[in-house]
Amino acid sequence: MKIGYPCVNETLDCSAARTFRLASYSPERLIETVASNLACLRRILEWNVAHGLLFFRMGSDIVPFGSHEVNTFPWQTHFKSEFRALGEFIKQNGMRISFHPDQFVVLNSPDPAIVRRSVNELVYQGSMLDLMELDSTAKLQIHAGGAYGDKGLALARWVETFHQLLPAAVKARLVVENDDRLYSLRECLSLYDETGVPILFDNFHHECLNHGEPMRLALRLAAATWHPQRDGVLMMDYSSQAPNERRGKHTDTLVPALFEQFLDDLAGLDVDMMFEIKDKEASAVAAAQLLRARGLLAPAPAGYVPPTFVPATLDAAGKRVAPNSKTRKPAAAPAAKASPRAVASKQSSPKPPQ
DNA sequence: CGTTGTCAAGCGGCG
DNA sequence: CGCCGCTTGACAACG
Repeated sequence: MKIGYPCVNETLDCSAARTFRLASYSPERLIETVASNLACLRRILEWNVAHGLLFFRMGSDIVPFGSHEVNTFPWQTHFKSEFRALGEFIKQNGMRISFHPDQFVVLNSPDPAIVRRSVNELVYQGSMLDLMELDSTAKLQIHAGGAYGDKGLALARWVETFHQLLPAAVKARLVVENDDRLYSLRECLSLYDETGVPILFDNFHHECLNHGEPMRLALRLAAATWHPQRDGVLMMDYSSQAPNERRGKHTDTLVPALFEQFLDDLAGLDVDMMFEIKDKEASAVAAAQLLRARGLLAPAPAGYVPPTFVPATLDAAGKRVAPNSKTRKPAAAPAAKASPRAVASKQSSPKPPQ
């Protein structure tokens, strides 16, 4: 099992998602920004390896306007060696990588222009994996899309688009995730039947939308759609309901009791698990320790010291402050302003209640 | 130098 | 019918 977190590392003081306004586009600006994003990405991956987190979702904005017409700069060749070096690091350390193109990627839209832009975005994100020379176990994760008043028709359009418009390089990497409102595991399975696309399983979405399949069974149905050689082991997103919040909202931090309960349903199935939890790497690290205690995860890397860092701080109003709020000059770092209060709920109840 | 409105792109659902 | 959430962060204009 490999575990990880999506896109953003809140501990490091860099961002791999720097961007700029479309109106400010220039080749120079693009080069400068991509170079900065790739450098940060390298630091994040190194941090992850040092903490035993070998699954990572890269953000969609590594190359700003990566699939926009304005961007005619040949970034693929310009940054070829940088991408390849990242890929080398990833392979040397046995990491698993994914992308999750955002909500604008809708393969089943009735609007051909939307579908065309969606395909272009998938080509852009897939080409980064190609440039890193990663095999087809590195994935592009999307949802089935909209319903448009007729889910049956919408699913048929998805299948049609898959067969007719996706390049082979994208097809080999594409996986579809069950969502929490429209397309359940069952409907994703129908897409698998028609296209062979593996299902990226989201446990929380399945709790929100299902047809009575117990979690343990659902996991196995999804896992069976992953061809071991071509696709690798099942990728999944893990989260749980935020207490006292809108149904479907992710929790702010890992809830150990619920996670342990989930592990019972996992019952030894090998998966790579992405923690879609607001405090990012903090929960992934917490989960890693819990999993190691159960013998489900490889021992921590040599020299690894369990974290004492605070995942985030709260300002006077109780609002979270990310430590990586990017300022152009770290000049005169405001000496850790007044006892940054820890996220209290994070530290309490270290032992998993039964 | 800190604050805040706004940013390429799409959906459905809620108030 | 407008706004929000989605993985929710960063730019850039303004004071």
